[in-house]
Parts: sequence; C-alpha cells; structure tokens
Amino acid sequence: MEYSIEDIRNKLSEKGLKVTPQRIAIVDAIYKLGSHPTAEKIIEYIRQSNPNIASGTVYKVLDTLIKHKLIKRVTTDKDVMRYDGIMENHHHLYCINCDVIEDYIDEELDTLLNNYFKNKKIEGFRINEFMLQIKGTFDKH
Amino acid sequence: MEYSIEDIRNKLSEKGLKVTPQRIAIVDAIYKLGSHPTAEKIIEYIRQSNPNIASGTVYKVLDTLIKHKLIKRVTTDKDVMRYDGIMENHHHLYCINCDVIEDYIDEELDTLLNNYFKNKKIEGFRINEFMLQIKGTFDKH
DNA sequence: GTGGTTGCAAACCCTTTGCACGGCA
DNA sequence: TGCCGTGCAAAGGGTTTGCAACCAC
Repeated sequence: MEYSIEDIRNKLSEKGLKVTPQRIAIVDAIYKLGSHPTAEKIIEYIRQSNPNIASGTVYKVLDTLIKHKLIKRVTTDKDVMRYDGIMENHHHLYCINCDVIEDYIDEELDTLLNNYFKNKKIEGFRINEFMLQIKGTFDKH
Repeated sequence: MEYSIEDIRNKLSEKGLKVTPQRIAIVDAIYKLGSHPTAEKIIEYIRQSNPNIASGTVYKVLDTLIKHKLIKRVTTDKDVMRYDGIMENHHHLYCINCDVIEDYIDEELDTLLNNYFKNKKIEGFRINEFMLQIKGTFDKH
C-alpha cells in the first residue's frame, strides 16, 4: 500500500478527529504491519519508536478508528481481536494450521456475488455487504 | 432441527467420547437455543435443569466437542465466542445493529462458489471450505 | 481556553487451568 | 477397576474504564 503520513493526517481530520501522534502511529502501524495485526502486535511495533504509549490508549484509538470507519475488525473464531486497514470490500484467506490471515481481492467474484443476490433476495433481510471467508492451507507452510 | 437425546448419545459415543449427563445437556442446549449461543447462554439454559454444572466444565466440553467436530465456533468480530451445532456447510447472516446471527443455507450458492473456484485457483493456497458472511439488517428489527 | 485525548493503573470479564473427587465404560 | 470427566476455585490474559494531566484546535 502506498501512503504517506500526510495521508493519515488527512484521513483523521476528514473524520473530524484530532490529529495526535498516537493516532498517526497506530494507523501507520496497521498499514505497515499489514497482516491483520492484533492489538498486542500494534503496541509492540509502536513502542519501538514511542515507548510511552499506553495500551489503554491503543484500544481506545482502535475503537475510535472503527467507529469512524478508518479500520475494520477482522472476524475470527479466536478470542484475540485483529484489525484491518483496508476499507474496500475484500475477502480473507484463513489458514487452518496457523493464524495467518491474508487478503483476497477478486473483483470477478464480487460481481458474481452481486449479480447472484440481485436476483435472489433473502426474505426479511436487507444485505449491506458480504465477505467470503476462505479456509484452507498455504503451500508455504 | 429434529433430534432425540438418543441421537446425541450416539453422536458422542461414535466419537469415542464418554456419554455423560453434562455433555448431553450441552449439546442439547446448543440445538435447542439455536441462535448461535454464547457459553454464558448455554450455562444459563442448562442450570435451569442442572444447577450444579460448573462453567469450567462447559468450556471444557465445548472444546472437546469442537475437537471432535460435533459443533463449530462461529466467527465474529466480537470478543465473546459463539457456538453452532450445524456441521453441514452453511453461511451466516449478521445483523449490523444487534448481535443476531442467523443461518443461511443455499445450495445454489454453494454450487456457484464451488464452480467458480474449480476454475479459478488461488496461487499458493489450497481451499478447504468457504463460508459467506452476509452483513445487513433484519426487517423485523 | 476547552473539550477531546492520553497515560496509568485498577477493574472486568470471559476463558483456562490444576487438582481431587466422582462416575462411565 | 481404571481412567476419563466433573466441580471448584484460583489464575490468566486480553480489553475496558475512571480520572487527572495534557494538548490539538
């Protein structure tokens, strides 16, 4: 992903959020870490350059970012939360053996699903978005 | 879902698990409660008829049932775990406003996805199964 | 200036663990 | 009888909360 700190500042102020060093560092960490980090990984990364950040702050900022749709939570069946900086609709590959989660972007698939549900309504339910979870194994493991 | 206690006893012993009242009660609770209950809901339900069951026991049994593929964990972006007694491949409808999760069974969709990924391989990844998460709102809410 | 943010530490809550007792095979 | 499963209570660990100090705007 290509981005600059200035981009992050802009994203924050567009949402009416105060631009603080902590918030910049957290968004930056999520982008840099890439692989759907846990809060712990984010804290660990930020403390390299900013040892004084409080973990409570990180959790609060993550919540704020989610509320303002700057990041998403990744759904898993584990009890630690993971975060995702990509806001465009996309899908995920889950490894059965380890806890790697990779992004899967496939516009052809999106079209297929959109067309399918354009005709096939689900009674009593209004669809907002969908996300395919693909479980399997990475060859490299 | 149609089932009897005898069915549950059979499922347990088929997997080589000892048939205990607690295990029967837990599987029965998941089937009866239906709507992807949390551990807390399961405990609450069972205590109506069996007030002495320990919560530790419930968690241990749930783990055992998952390991032996009698139930599944439902993936969410919340920090409480939820459980699902349906083992056949199926999808889920997630309500954006509340925490209702409903099953969505659609064989036509399964066929569509299977055919799509029969041709379109994902490089470096071997697909085991997929599950579509459909987010939106229920009219009734 | 002032209201939103941060740091800190304690509280929370769901889940896990250890161990002795109990009950299914 | 042997061993797996249960109850109990304590520990664990990720996340949330309260409050005073701070700092973007």
